Amino acid sequence: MKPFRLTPMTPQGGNSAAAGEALLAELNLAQGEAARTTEGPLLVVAGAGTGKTRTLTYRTAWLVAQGVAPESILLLTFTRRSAQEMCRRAALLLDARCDRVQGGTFHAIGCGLLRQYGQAIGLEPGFTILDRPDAEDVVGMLRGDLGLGDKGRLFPKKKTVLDIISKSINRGVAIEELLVSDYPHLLEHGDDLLKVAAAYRMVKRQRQMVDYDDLLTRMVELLESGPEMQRRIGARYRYIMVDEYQDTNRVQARMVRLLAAEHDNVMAVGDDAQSIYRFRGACFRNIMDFAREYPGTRQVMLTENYRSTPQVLAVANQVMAGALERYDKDLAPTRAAGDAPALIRAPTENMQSRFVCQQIRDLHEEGTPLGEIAVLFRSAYHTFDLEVELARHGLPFIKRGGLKFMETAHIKDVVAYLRLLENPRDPISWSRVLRLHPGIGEVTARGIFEHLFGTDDPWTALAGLPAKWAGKLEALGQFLPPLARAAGATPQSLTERVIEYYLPQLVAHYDDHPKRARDMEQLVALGARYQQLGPFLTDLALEPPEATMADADRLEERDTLVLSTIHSAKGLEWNAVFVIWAVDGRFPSAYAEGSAEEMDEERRLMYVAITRARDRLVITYPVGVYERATGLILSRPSRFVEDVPAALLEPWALSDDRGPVERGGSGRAAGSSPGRGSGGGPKALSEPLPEADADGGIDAYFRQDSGW
DNA sequence: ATAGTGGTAGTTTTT
DNA sequence: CTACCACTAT
Repeated sequence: MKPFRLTPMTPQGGNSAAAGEALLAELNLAQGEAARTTEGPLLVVAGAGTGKTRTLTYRTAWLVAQGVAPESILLLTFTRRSAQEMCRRAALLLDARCDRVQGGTFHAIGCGLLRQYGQAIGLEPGFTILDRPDAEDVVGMLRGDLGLGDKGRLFPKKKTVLDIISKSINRGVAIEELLVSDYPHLLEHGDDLLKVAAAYRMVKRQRQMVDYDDLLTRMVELLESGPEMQRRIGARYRYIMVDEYQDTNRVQARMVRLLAAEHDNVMAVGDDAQSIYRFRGACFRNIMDFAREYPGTRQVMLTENYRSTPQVLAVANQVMAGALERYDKDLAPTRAAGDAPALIRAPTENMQSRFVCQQIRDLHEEGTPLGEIAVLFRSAYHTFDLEVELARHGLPFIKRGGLKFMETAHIKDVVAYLRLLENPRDPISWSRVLRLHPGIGEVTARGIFEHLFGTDDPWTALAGLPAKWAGKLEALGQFLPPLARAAGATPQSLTERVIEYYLPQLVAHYDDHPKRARDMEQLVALGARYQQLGPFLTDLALEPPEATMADADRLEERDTLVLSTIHSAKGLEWNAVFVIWAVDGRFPSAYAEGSAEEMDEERRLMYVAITRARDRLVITYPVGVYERATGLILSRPSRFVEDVPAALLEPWALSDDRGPVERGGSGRAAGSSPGRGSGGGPKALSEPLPEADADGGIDAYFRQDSGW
């Protein structure tokens, strides 16, 4: 294990602006140091719940209070929401100047700069952003072109192909190398994969398309295109702050390095224990490389946790203690003692769901707002059963992560029309739009858009297509070109007109069109927030609405339970947190089995989940779950919590209200309830599993299952 | 060449 | 469930 040494800080004199000083008095010592150290590179290692966001917010306010121009402060965050939130809070602390601080995701900032300066590297301002499914479509097309994956020829699926290309870029590893390390079974396709990757690169450049990775790599390319350009862009930002540094990849680290080349005024904030985006190329060692990358780096460590009870932290620390690779940094509690966290074994998935519902209802009746309760899980599909059960109990919830509004076919259809108005060179959107018209399939669509690309003005060409196509596309030829030429039309009216045209196609293509038709109005409402089409489309790609509008309304108008993937829960906290499906094989995912590094990442994921809880933590797992994919029956609790001592994480076994499951001994009196010491209603679903009884009672009962 | 059918396999996580 | 195949009737 590498030693991690804290550099002692020289205390600064108190001769700065009084307003700022008063602000910083509200921070603890370490936080204050972090906020006050504005010149030169600074690394803040901040454990969960230690006031990371608070520190960033105060530092922003402090900088502005010192007279720094807000526009020259750049705040790179993981989601746009968190950047906005920080600026808003800084504005509350100080004044409205803080709203002018530049904040956003790496991708959004990169996108903005590329739209402005990209022409230097051949990118027109109207370039199209490919989201993941779009990028897959492009790869799918190329695969066809290259004759790969034709009948009889095995070739990896487009999703896998894109995974490989993307990982190779984000980790900075050649495809050949990546195949050897991560996809040895695909080595035989190495040459073809290289061909696809090269073709993919080329077609994106030709057609002014940019995928998520390109927003970063082309940004780096732009910055490296010449010292002039680097200075020009770099001069915009005098102070750079990077949140969640542990989840940046090499390209992002490079981008920061280039942006800050002039001054090195970079503050990176992160927690190696919370790095959960390895699959996206993130490397938590970036944190440790920071000091090497920026000589003279000062370091501050935040370890005092203000969020969780000591009981919750004890479990979190225990989980992390099992990591193969970690840096010594236990969280120190500051809060008073609370209730014992519980580990619940449920005989079936449905009992797990019913248990969670019942607990939530109890908590709610005792006065915990539903908005202060979250259910967290490894993968989006883990909640299907729970969602049904919640509906039956009349508990309102929104689900974050998983299914996306933007990824539904009918929304993509409408957006494809809109995208063409912005970039008529986009073959993916042409293909999608053309195929919505009867009698046109993949082959014909391709013929048509290639014809269009061969002309000077695709819109004129579309209105006057050769006879073999004109019949089928008469309506489109009359509809789309005038729309493309209608300068100054609002996104809202454009969207409305596209929908009007599209509606018959929606009805023809989807049996469940009434349901889908309602989404159309949501799209119009989203568009109404914009003055121009370009920014609307950009935001749809980079910051897609995470919940449907109906859900968003619900969240605002009443108190609503949150169901969230752990990834989407990053940076958030709740009074009560349920972690469901903590069964070995699902969490950690069986996927991670082969690799120690991936297994460590799963462990960090559990750590993140646990540290979201302020007061109450309940971890549940169903047993006897048959997984068709692997042919295994899952019966053991997640290895990450299995070995946590019962004194820290109380094991409980669920039984039905038809009576207790066969068990020996009589532990605590029935009627108590997990997760809160004693007390609770008479209709408790469960009883504690006495430790001393482990071999005789319920454990023996269940051991039969685990023997499978 | 398209469009509809039926069967099947394989399911992270996100900008 | 659903995305992706292969196959068939037009």
